[in-house]
Amino acid sequence: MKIATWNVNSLKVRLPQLLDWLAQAKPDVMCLQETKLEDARFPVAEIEAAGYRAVFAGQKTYNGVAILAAASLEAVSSGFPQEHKRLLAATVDGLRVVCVYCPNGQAVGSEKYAYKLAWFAQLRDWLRDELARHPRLAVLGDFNVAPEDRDVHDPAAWEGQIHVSPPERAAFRALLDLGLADAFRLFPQPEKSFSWWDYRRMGFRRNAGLRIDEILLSDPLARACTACAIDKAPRKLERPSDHTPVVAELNVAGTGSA
DNA sequence: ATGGCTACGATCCGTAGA
Repeated sequence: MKIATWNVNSLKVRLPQLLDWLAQAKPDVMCLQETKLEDARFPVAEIEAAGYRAVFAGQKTYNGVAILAAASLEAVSSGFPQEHKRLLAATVDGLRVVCVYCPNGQAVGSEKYAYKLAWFAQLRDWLRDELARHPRLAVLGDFNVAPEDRDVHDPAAWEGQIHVSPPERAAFRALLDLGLADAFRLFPQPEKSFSWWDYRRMGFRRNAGLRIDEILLSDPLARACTACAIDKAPRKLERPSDHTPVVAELNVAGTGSA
């Protein structure tokens, strides 16, 4: 079973790239963030034509999440009460899938930073219950936290900044402490592996990036995980998202492809 | 000098992202 996540930074703009990627990668589950679409404008027909069902929670201009799956999506939940469309959960083939778009935080010490840390605390509390109900649980998405210095292209330049500050990293670790593993770090990986690169200053060409998109797996799924990788190919396309997909393979029964 | 790019919704500038 192949599961994936991608912050598409506008599904309207990235829909052709998403459809191409689905056709090539054939994931069983695909989590999307920053769709930036009201639900009435979600491209249901195009997604279904590609062989996927979808559940989505969107709003105009900002945020917005979706889960696509080849199999049926059941027990859909938007998690804890919140003002933004940042969280969606569904069960696919007995796998509990949680799609998250964690707040950016803007700048350390700002109001949005406090909001980010409070949101992570709520996410942790909600995930603790979710994990108790669903032992086979995966959390995929844009966490907006680079967990360690090796997830940062220039740790000295970023020290103490947004996405790497110690309170943010502690908030991320608190999720792992629930009994979740960062799938990417279950395997040897290339040095300087990132999932996001700034549009400015030729960030991608300089590989000036951060690894802020992650896949977290509960113990049974971590043991079943055979691979996790970042697919940089979409970042090389014309008019790319600033994020690129992250993919994990699970050796579990699934009715989908792969 | 502290931006540089992209998307969006408001109008050819401000907000937000990371």
